[in-house]
Formats: sequence, structure tokens, C-alpha cells
Amino acid sequence: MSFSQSFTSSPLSLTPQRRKSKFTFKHLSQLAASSTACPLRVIAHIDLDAFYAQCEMVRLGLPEDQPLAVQQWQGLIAINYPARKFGLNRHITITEAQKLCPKLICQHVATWKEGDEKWAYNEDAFKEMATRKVSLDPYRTESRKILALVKETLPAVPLQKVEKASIDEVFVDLSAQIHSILLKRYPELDGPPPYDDPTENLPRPSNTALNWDTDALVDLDASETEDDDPDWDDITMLIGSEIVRSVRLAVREKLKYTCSAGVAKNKMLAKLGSGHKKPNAQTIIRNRAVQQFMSGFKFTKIRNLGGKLGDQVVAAFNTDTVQELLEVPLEQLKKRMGDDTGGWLYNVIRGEDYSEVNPRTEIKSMLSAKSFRPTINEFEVGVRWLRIFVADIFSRLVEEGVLENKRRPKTINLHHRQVMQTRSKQAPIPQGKAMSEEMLFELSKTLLAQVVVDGKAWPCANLSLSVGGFEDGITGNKGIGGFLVRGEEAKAMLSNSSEVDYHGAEPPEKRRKIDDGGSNKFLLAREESSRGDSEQEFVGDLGVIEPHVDDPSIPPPSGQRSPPTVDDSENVAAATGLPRSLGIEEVTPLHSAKPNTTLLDQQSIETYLCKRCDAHVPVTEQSEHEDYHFAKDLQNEDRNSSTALRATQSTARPAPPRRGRGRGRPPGSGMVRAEKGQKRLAFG
DNA sequence: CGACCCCCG
DNA sequence: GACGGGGGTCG
Repeated sequence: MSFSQSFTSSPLSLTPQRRKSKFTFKHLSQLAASSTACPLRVIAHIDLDAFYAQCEMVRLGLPEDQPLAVQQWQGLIAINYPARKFGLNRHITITEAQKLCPKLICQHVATWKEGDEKWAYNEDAFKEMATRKVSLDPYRTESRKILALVKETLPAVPLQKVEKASIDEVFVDLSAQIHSILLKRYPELDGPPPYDDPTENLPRPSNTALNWDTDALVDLDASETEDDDPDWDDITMLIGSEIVRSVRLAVREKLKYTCSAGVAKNKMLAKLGSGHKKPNAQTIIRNRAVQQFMSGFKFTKIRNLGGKLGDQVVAAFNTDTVQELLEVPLEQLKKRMGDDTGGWLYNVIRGEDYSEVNPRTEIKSMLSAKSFRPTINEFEVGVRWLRIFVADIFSRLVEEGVLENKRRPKTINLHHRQVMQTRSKQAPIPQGKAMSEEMLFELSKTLLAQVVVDGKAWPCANLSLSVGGFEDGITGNKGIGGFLVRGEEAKAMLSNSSEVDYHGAEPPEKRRKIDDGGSNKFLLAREESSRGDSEQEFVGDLGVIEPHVDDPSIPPPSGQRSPPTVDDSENVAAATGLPRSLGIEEVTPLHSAKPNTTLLDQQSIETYLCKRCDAHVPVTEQSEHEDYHFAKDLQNEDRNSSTALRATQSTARPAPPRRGRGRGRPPGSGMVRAEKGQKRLAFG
């Protein structure tokens, strides 16, 4: 390993009160398996500092102390740290900002305009809000580079677990990697002496003082002192901080970006930690510091409690602090919030979070959107924006490798917002055909026509087009082990070259997805695997680090239990020995994939071309479409007759008769998210 | 599945 | 507030 050892042999000899560690050999194998129940687990959250602003700094090659803000129309969406010293924040106007900081550079984001083949940086884009749309592409590109470097810096796949959490954040489960390092550094841990007894406690770590280097260490809980013997969880945490420091260094040196990080036993704490000290710092929350760290927070800062749920908790218990909520008994939490949410809440404010790091770094959907100020009022105008959205999305699809058939979205989705109402329409993207910009455009027009047809659509305040349901394609090079098996590779080549058309049948060799397996879910404290075999039971052996709740903790919203994690510690252990560069080395495409050519014999949706709006409308909806134009004409007459009237009408007019789906519950009704068995809260 | 909702930065 | 992404439920 390249990072430096953080241990110095101890001059002070501590009294070895306990010969044994709190932790067992079982915990060690859980560590290898990245089990969410492992008390030695180490998770990192890495967060780029003022990311968009840093992107612009790097792109423009500005000196590091240059104050800079990223501008979007009349607002600022990111402010770098040099600028923050002047008291700038995100809710400030540009003129205020420039008054506070005369040297501030306000760099407008890149934009698309109609007819463009690509986004561009444009000096006075902000004057053209009505005709341009923002592009965040430059930031996605940088994000990809950084993510790739992070992955490169970490060991290859079996040991690597990286979750892209947003454009500027990742979670990393360091457990498996740390396990392998642990065995190398402490050979005494390698292989449990009593092979038949995983409950045997580990030997105490050798007597060393831990060198925490420049990391920000969180103050310890009241019951702990720095003089206490370190145990293995301190060691794993320290190794985690070394790894994270080396990752941050690489990002800094090679790509010029600074980031902040949190290292802790779970995602929630890691995330709180990364925000603890910024910029360009990392914070370690040792297990013995968790209570102290948590008690200082408002619980609304905790992931999932920042929104309506958090508000409800505040309302129910009349406090927003972790400290005070800790006094509320479990039963009360359950009574007021429901069993699942209450149980989850009880745990989370005690620093327990069993959610998994979801090893996913690719996006699942992409969206292009625009808010209209002023609103737009005609189908034709909407269609012009659709063309821009499609250009945007298509170019991003190309980057995703859609033309090479690496991945491909299954559905296309249009969201439409009127003043109050928001409606969306979705359609499958015909498979078996080559993806094309034109096809997406036609689909999107059809969707807009549908929206327009089935209810009042104007004035429209927002449109967004997205594609999603990405599926791995035929030439995918991201098999389970990061490679294709030989036989499969040949098949892949064959099927790729022959312009696949499955005619609805099961595609051959359906790509195994890197199973998200319920993903993000908040795992249980204990997994009572219904068949109570010993294959995988968890902590609690010695009452150490025991989950606090007597019953499963589930997510705030909608619990969905992940299945007990498979114990592949053997595989991992086997893997750790090897040098192993058998990862996801990007295999170059099998052949210089000329984009698929369109098949002519494809059965396509029968449409007619509306001469009034150029939309291809399914014949089955022709009459409705004509109705739409009829309604629109009436509307226009209406508008022309009195502008003043319209202004009042827009709020005073009774709700249109709703066809299709109604909107869920009334907003603000104080309902906890639709959750099975969830009760309505009393306070509303 | 399609439509809608919630949470996050 | 604008834009872009994640997750989930319900019928």
C-alpha cells in the first residue's frame, strides 16, 4: 500500500487492563464481507468542495484564492470558499455579491440554445433566459473524471465498493479493503486460532499510540478518554482515514480538486462527518465519539429527516435537537411515527444506520428541464423546447455509450407543470431499433400532445423530459467480475454485429445487473434470517455494540428489507491475497461500433402527422388530438378577449374536471409518506 | 407498468 | 429558484 503507516511505537506503556478485544473473529469476517452489521465497519463520504465553482476555477485556470461564483440566470448556484470569506451565500443577489466582493467573478453556466448542436459557454447567456436552457454537462464530465480516479485509487472490484451519491459526492465502503490491510499489518489476526469458534475474542491490538495525523477528530463521548486502549475499531477507522487521505491527495494532485470527507461506521455518520469541517478537510468519527458528535446536531440535519418527515417529528415532539429526542422512549416514537419509522428514528439518532453502500456508479436516468418565466402557452413553443431537451439528452446518451449499445434507456418521460398541477406521461422506447435523436423527438412530442389533450395544460411553468430504465446492452463490458467470459464475449460480438432484433422475445444472455438488490435500504440491526441457520448471524455475541432496538429498524419511509447479505467472506479472503488487477479495466469496445443502422422492417407505431403542430400522433389518439387544437383555439380567443381577466382566472377558476389519475393526497395534510400501516399523525 | 410523491444537493 | 438525480407507493 502506498499510504504511510500511521502508527508510532508507543513510548508510553498503557496498562493492559483487558487482554482481549471487544471484537471477535466473527466480526473480522463480517468486515471482509462488508456486512452492515459489522461493528468494525468503515464507511467514507467524500464531498467535493463547492463543486460547480471548483469546476469553473479549474476550467478557467484561475488562481486558487480567486473568489468565484457560478451564476445561473439571475441567481448564484455555487460560491467558492475564497468568495465565502466575503460573506457571500447562495441566497444573495448578484449585485449584493459584487458589492460585498468587488473582485468576484460571476461565471454563468453553459447553456444550449435552439438549433445548437452542443452546449456552450456564452458571455451574456443570462440575458437570454427565455431562449436558452442551462447545461450542467461540464460538471458531469468533471464528476466522471473524479469518480474514475477515485475508483482507480482504490483496489479492484471485489474489494472496492463505491456509490455515486450525486454529482459531487460518493460513499465508499472501505470495510473489505481495510480487512485485507488489517491482515497484512497484524498477522496475528490471520486465521482464527480456534477455527471452530468464531465467537472467540480477538487479541488486543498491539500497544501503539495512534497517530491521527491531520485529521479532525471528533471529541470523545463523556465515558471515554484518549488514554483508553485503542481497540480494533479505532484501528480500522484509522486505516480508513489513511485510505481516504490518499484518495483525496490523488484527486488534488491529478485533477486539482479539493474535497472534504467523513469517515465513520456508517453512511449517516460519514455524511454528517464530511460536512463537519470544510473545505479540504476530513473528519473521523470514532465509535467512541459517536454520542458526543450526534448530540450536538439538530436531527433535521440527518439524512431523510431534512424534509417533511423531519418537520413531522419536530411537530410531534416539539423539539428539533437530537439531544432532546434521545429522551423520548422507543414506544413513544413508534406510537407517534409508526412502528417502522419510529424504530428507524430511535436508532438513527443514536448513530446507528444499517444502510448499505450501493455499488453503483452509473446513472439510472437522465433529465433535461426548463422552468418558464414567463410561462409558455402553446404547443408549438413546447415542441421547440422539446427539441432542445432531446438534443441535450441524446448527446448525453451518446456519452453513455448508447450508440455502442453499452447501455440503453427503456422509457421516456415528460413532466409538465402548470401553475398548481403537475402531470407526467411516460412511454416505452421501442427496443430493437437504433436509438436516434429523431425517434426521441417524436416520442416526446407525442407525450406532450397527450398531456395537452387530457387536461388543461396552459400556461405551462415547467417542462422536463427524462429517459430512464437503463439496461445494460449487448456489448456490455461490465460483467460481474468486470470482464466477459470468453464464450460470452464471442456471443456478444455476434449479436452485436447482426443488428439485433428480439421481436419481444427474451434477449439472449440477459445481462446480469450488478444487483442493486433493493439497494439503499436501511438494513436491520439483526437479520433474523427466517431459517435461523448460523450461516450469518450477527453481532451481539457479547453485548458489544449491540443494536439498540428490540426490533428491526427500518427506513423512515417504506421499509423494504434487504435479504440477509450473503457471506462471501471466503471469496473476499481468497481475493485479498492476490495482486489482482482483474477489475473493471475498461475493455475497449469490441469493434469500432458503427452506430446501428435503422432497420426498415421494424413495426412502428402507426401515427398520423398533424399539420397544425407537426406532431406525430398515434392514430388511436387522432380525434383527441384534434380536440386539443379545438380547445386551444377556444383558449386563445379567451386570452385575446381579456388579459386582465385571465390573470384573476388563473387562481380563481375552479379546478378542471380531472380525467386520468387524480393527484394523491392533498398537500400539507400531514400524512406520513404512504407507508404500509402508517397512521396519520395526530397533530395536523 | 404509469403516474405521482418524497428526499437530496 | 433552477436543474438534475435518487428512492418509493399505489392502482
